[in-house]
Amino acid sequence: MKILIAEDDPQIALSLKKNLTGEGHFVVIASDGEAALEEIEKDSFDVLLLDWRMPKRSGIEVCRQLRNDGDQIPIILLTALTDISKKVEVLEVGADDYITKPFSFDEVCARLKAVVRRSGSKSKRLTFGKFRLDLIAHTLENGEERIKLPEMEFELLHYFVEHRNLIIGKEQLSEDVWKLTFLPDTNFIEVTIKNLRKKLKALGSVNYIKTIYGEGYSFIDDEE
Amino acid sequence: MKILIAEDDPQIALSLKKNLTGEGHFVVIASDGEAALEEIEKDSFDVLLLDWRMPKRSGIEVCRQLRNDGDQIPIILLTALTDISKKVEVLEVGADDYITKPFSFDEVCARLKAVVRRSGSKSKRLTFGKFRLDLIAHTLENGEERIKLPEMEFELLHYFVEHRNLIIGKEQLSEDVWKLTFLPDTNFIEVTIKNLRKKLKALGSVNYIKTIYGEGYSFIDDEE
DNA sequence: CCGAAATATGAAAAAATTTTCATTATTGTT
DNA sequence: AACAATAATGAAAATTTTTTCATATTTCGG
Repeated sequence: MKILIAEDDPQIALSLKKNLTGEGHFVVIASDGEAALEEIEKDSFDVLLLDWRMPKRSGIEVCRQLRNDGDQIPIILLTALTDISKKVEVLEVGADDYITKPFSFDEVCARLKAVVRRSGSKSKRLTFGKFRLDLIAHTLENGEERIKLPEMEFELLHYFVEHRNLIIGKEQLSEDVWKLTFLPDTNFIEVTIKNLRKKLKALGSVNYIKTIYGEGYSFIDDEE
Repeated sequence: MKILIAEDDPQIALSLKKNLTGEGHFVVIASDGEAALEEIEKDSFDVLLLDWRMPKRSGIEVCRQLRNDGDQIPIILLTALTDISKKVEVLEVGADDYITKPFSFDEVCARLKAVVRRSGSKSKRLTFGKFRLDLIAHTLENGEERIKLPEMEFELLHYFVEHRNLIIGKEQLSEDVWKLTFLPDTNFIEVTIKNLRKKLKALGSVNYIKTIYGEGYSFIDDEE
């Protein structure tokens, strides 16, 4: 997951970044409202953690502008309790959720996942750890670097991520990814898996594709 | 556009099909609620024209089931005036709009376009005439046949359809599609356009990609 | 430990895609 | 009509992707 933290208090921002990075996410910090808008214009993020009060442009203004621009990024507002009178107000400006300060890191994590999961069904992107698979551009990104995947490698990874944490047999891959009605008599499935593992490794992946001897493979994503 | 008409009155169904086909769309008819659900399970459509009263499963039941299943296909209910007391009821079952019988073909067309346009911003598919470009699978379909486009051809067509009815110069294509900062000294843009035109022609296309001498190209879609 | 089965790996062949190349066709101006 | 510029076309070369092939490695059960 690629997360933008818009927060003018460096202590909060850095603490969140440290913890979220430790969970395997890619984090960018913007210390005021304008910088946040610039980051969002420059690049895409999976979710925005947005402080309510900030210099230059407040969180509310940022939120309103994004929604007016038609941007559908999931937004979580970080607020002091006195900042809001009702949750209705949060929804009015177009945020998806809010968290009141002080907050626990566990609560931030839970809300992040819930908000991203809620919008995920319409997403044109799948995430695992700090990785993002763009379903339209057929690219894989680790937060800093993006590569275009050849078609079969993209299809295979897409299938794995959609079936993360399940055991997928080679017959299933043959049928669903390669659209074959029989197990191939050469080992191109293994070769493609090799090629994909190599690409993931080059982008700094931990070991996502696990072999289950005699059964198939499982794409392990502990964050889900 | 690929349209499913769920309507038990053959006269209405056939008349709509004839007119919509004449406008360049691809139309499938289901004559009862069950057949409609089966068609939607078998294939994907851009919009569903759904008769309120039908044998086996009413339009209301179909609509409710689709929404309960999480299906987001745009739905227009076809109703007698006595069938509804308020528009609120239509929205409650999850339809996007309704048309009261008897209706004019022009009204059907206008509502179809409006409903599809409203949901189009979240679409993973672009349509022109009877064609559909799947942004995730990178396939082009004419309602009956589907081909996978090689990457550069897909990117080019995607760019054209997103900029339909505008004039696109070769410098713009070089920059935006090929990500080059200079005009190429060989003519691969023209060659790719040739290859794409050939694919469109094989699928029964009228002439979408028009050359504007000395300026570039325009993807002409009269339906928009 | 051994052997068979399953899987990983690297190289090469086959196939597909992209780009280059050369020529023909079209357009617009003089 | 002639000419230059622009664009279309087909073929071939270059590049990339996919699959085949052969061998090495790993796993598991006897």
